[in-house]
Amino acid sequence: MPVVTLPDGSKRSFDHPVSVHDVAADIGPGLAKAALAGKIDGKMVDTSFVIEQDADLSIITERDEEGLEVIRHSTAHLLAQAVKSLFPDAQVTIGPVIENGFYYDFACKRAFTPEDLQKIESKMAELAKQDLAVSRKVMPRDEAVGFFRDMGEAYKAEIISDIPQGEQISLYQQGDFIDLCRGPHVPSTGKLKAFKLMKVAGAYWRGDSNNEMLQRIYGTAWTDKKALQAYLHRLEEAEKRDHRKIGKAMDLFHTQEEAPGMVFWHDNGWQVYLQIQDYIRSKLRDHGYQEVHTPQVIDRSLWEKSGHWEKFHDDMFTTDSENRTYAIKPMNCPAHIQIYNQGLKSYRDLPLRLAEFGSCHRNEPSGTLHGLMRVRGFVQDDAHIFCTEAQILGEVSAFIDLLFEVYRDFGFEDVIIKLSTRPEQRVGADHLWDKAEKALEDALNHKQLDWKLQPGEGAFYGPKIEFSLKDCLDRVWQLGTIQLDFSMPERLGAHYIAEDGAKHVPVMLHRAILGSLERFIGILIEHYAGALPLWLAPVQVVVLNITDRYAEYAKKVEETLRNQGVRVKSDLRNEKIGFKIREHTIQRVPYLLVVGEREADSDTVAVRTRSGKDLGSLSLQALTEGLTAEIASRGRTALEA
RNA sequence: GCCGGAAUAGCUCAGUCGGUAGAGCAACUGAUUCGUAAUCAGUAGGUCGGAGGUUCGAUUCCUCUUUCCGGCACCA
Repeated sequence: MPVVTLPDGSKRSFDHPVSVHDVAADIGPGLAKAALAGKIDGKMVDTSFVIEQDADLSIITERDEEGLEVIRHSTAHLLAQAVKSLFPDAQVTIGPVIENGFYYDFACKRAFTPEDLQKIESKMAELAKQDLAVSRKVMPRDEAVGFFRDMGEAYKAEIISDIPQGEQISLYQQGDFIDLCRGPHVPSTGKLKAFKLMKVAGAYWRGDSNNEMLQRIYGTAWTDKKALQAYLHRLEEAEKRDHRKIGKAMDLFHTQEEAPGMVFWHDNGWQVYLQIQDYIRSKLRDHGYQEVHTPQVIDRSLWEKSGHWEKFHDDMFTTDSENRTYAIKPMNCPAHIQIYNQGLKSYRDLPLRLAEFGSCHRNEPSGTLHGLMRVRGFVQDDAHIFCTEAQILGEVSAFIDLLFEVYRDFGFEDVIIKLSTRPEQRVGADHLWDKAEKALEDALNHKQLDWKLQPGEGAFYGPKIEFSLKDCLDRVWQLGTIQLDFSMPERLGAHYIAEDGAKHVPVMLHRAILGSLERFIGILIEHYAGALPLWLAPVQVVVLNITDRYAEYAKKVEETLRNQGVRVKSDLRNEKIGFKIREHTIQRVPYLLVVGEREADSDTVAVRTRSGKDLGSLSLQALTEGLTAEIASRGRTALEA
């Protein structure tokens, strides 16, 4: 007879098998009502699950993270039920839980419209209100295949066919809707109280672009209406941080139809761009890199040798002249090997680190372009390190240190790290891949970093570590990377003379910290919602005169600051001070200096920050010292602090 | 590239069930010289993304196309 141990250590014994719901009811009627699922010995089960042996049990309610997951999962089923009832032709496929919600993929001739979503959502609300019981059934795998095939659910049948024979399949039924599912689910649809369908989108069956495209409906679900509202509000706020909007509002850059995926940088944006480049240059100097510059247009034959032509020629821009075909370079590495190959290298020359802010172009598929985040023309803070095998660990470790040093200077702490290993299509022998993957893994573990494995996601020439950040809508974008390459140096004839007097092929590390500067600036804008730290702000200070009479003094202040290297402008328009303050605050100028009679008389400025703080009057000297210190600290200290 | 949606003044957007369009802000002109997030008045501004078609007539309907937006696939 089962003894159930609850999370607080208390035990309850029963003289007969009991369901999770029974145990909850035994503890209290409130809990019985609130129970969404159970966790038995760490495994999630339905509230109807019957406990026959001694077990550890937690009752899962909406207060638990797992409870919210169950709600989202069940809401996906509710969506499927609603779609099936409104569009009987639609076939169901899969409907997993994702961050903040769920989606469900349908195969349906009719393209769902936004109005359909409304209808579906109303139907879902109706079904939830009916508080239909959700019941679990088990069926042998073979029977289940036939069951779904008879229902006309070809996709479900296909999914089940992939489950090994002889296994039991669980099905869930609510009303007349039955779906294949591992579960667990909420006990009845009445538990689903706060959801909203967000958007329809295409998605390939089984994630393969050779397959037909299904229609994916995304939704969000929460424990209550308040949480749902809070989420929707969060989304609205996030949208205000969109770098495309802010980029326009702050006059940083624009794009236009004639140059899809390429950026027209305006003065303001280009100031940011140059600041970042200068900063990286100083880091490169400190860390033993050489900076080089290589041609942008290179004959096809070099790309054939490097292996890029075969794999990527459709994605490269090419140009013909006389009898030759050239590619506009999509990357710098083959060119860097050409520099390496000039003159005989000794092991004493290694590691050799060649950096370049090389302008690269890739003909990215049209559907992928996205503001600054995914563009066709970009510049990376790119470098290639040529070294011996023995130097790999040291170089990778040093790079990771440098990368975090840089990210911290930009104020980024939440870095997502992934290790991507050999893809199916690749060059290079397996024993080299073994070595390369091991080296990267060792370096990560050596640094005691949290990382995730992405099998099969490496580059065709070697494995890589990716360093990613999220944008305002939680979409993940890769910035930094370090990739090990045992193949390209050999293909392009790089070697060095080792201690033993023989020729060896160097290992090449491809690495970038910020990745594409375009994308990095996009992330930066969203991270700071446009309010860039002082050292990066395109305009750091604006001087505002109260009336024409103080224009001279304002200009003097401007000039003094400019001579100190401050990016400063003055706004001498005949407008009220409140109007000018508003405009420059909206432009996120870090410091506004108001000058009128008081200031002109006392050789001071009245300082106001973009966050609305009044710092009072400062002498020009005190201000310059404060600004210089803030710039030097990369925004870690501020004048206002 | 694939699925769906969108494109109207410099910007943000409204509108026309087919009769060549409207607001706010910005711009320009004038007045105001005003101390910490919008001073007042006036003026001007658009082949309604591009090409073709239907029609007496198209910004509106149809076809094609370009770009953008949201996903998916891709990402050296």
